[in-house]
Order: sequence, then structure tokens, then C-alpha cells
Amino acid sequence: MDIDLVKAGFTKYLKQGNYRITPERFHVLDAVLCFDGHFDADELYLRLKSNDIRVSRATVYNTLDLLQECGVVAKYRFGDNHSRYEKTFGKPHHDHLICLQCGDIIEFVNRKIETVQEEVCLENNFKPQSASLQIFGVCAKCRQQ
Amino acid sequence: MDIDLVKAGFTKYLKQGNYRITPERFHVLDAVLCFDGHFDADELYLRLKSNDIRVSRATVYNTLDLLQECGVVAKYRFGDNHSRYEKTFGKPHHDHLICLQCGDIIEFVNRKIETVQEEVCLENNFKPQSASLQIFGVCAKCRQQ
DNA sequence: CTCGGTGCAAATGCTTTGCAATGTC
DNA sequence: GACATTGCAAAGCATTTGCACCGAG
Repeated sequence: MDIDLVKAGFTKYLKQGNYRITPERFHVLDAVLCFDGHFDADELYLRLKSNDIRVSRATVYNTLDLLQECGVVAKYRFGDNHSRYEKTFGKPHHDHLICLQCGDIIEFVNRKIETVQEEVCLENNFKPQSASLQIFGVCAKCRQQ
Repeated sequence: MDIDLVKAGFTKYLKQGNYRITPERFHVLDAVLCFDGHFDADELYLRLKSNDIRVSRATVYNTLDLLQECGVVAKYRFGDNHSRYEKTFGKPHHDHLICLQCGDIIEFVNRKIETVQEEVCLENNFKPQSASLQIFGVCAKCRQQ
């Protein structure tokens, strides 16, 4: 809930990695935090633009990568040809049901999935950093028709 | 194990969808069935080419989509910017551990994951068609170093 | 003052498309 | 014969990059 905490975390991450603190990076961060739900790089770029904040696409992409690395945003790749992002702040880890008919994306949380994933990692001596599960199919709405 | 069964299935799928039975489509299918492990569209194209089978890239992409639709291949999208495929024939459903350091992809099978996925779908009245779980992190080999 | 970051436009690389020729049904 | 499919090359599209300028440290 505390946006300043996220900013502080990002600042720390930048300093640790010897990245510079630039206004553009924080403009992108602000926009990300305002965005509810999924968005792609271009949507974010356009939103910044419409708020009269001049940041180039290149910087948006660059900053989104940084934000992903430090865990502020999650990057997803569903069926189509571009990446979608989402702030992870204030949200528990969740996965996605993707409707192949209407394109809707439904989020769900399931503790058991996490548990099983941890098991698998242990078995394989694999150190997990992030995970994503997508189930493709037909959603409840479309099934009614 | 029976490759002819897959071919028959593909033929049936094509007929049902009013797609034509062309030699090119079956050349692509053959190449797919020969390929062990993951491959991308271009690798498949090059393999066909090196076997003196003339099929254009466009046809490879088109056919891979058809093969995915009828469940002969699975299409994955890992971190990078292109799609990877894999025949599903003769292989139980499995998921992937992706090493962020060496890029290795480790497959694993876990029945519990399937079960939990089925649960989630039931809860959401969602009719699943396919699912993919990727866990990103550091593999055993890289951890030793 | 140094060197990383930025903006712009141009490049990249996977994938799709337009169109004429081909071959299935 | 009709029309889906093919091949080719060219277009599309998200993303990255090269380079000159700018500004954080």
C-alpha cells in the first residue's frame, strides 16, 4: 500500500547496481504504479505521453526491465506476440486463465500450486526466482453461449 | 509410438476443418516428428531445406499453427523473443524449469500440478485446453559454481 | 568532468501477408 | 474449374541499438 516504499526499494536497487537515479525512471515507475491490471510497454508509453511526460519508448522498455529485475513488475507473455506487464506491488502471487475465445484473462490464487512448485524445485536442486502458470481454454462466459 | 496414427489424426483434422491435404503439410509433420526436443520454426525450416525438401517459411509457420491446433505440437514462449515448439506425441505432459544463467531448459513431470490445475478450472468453470508452467531460476549446475 | 542515460530514428529479427502461380478436390 | 495453398519477397510489429547530446555523481 505504501508507494514510497516501492520507490525507496527501486532507488536502493539502482544504487546497488550502480544505475543512475534519473527522473525518467521514476516517471515510468509512477505510471506503472498507477496502472491497474495488465498493460504493455506501448500503453505505458502512451499514458506517459498523454500526461505530458516526455519519455522515449526505449527508456520505457529499459526501465520496465529494471523494474522486473527488482521485482516491482511481473512480465508475462501470453499467446500473442508481445509482452505484458503488471505491478506486483500489493498483490499476492497469482496465475492466469486465458480465454482463447474472448481473450479475457482471469487471475487466480492457489496456495497448493506454490507448494508443488517448491517441491519440484527442491527435487531438481533448482533455485526458483519466478514462475508463471497459464491455462488456456474457454472461460465461463463463453461456455454459456 | 505409432507415427501413422498421428498422420491419420492430422488428416482427419484437416478434412474436418476443410483444409486441403497437401504434401507440404505432411513434410512439415514428418520433420516435426523426427525432431527430438525443442525447436523453433526456423530450425525446422532449415532442417527441411537440408533434406532437400522445399517448403517455404510461410508454410512452416502456417503448418505449425495447424499442428498446434490439433494437439500434435505444443508451442512455448520462454523468455526470449521467439516461439519454440515440441511434438507432444509420445510424451506425457510436462513443464519446464528455465535456467536464467545458462539458458538450459529442464523438463519435469508432476502429477500433482495437473490435479491442482484441474481443481482451479473447476472452481472457475473454465474449460482447459492446454496449460504451461514455467519456473525461472538457477539450475543445479550453475548453482555449483 | 566523466561516463551512464536519454531520445530519436533506424535497424533487427521473428512472423505474417499480398499476389501470382500451383495443385487439391 | 474453383479456390485454398504455396512460394517468394516484402511488410509488420514489438523491441533493441547506434549515436550525439544531456545530466547525475
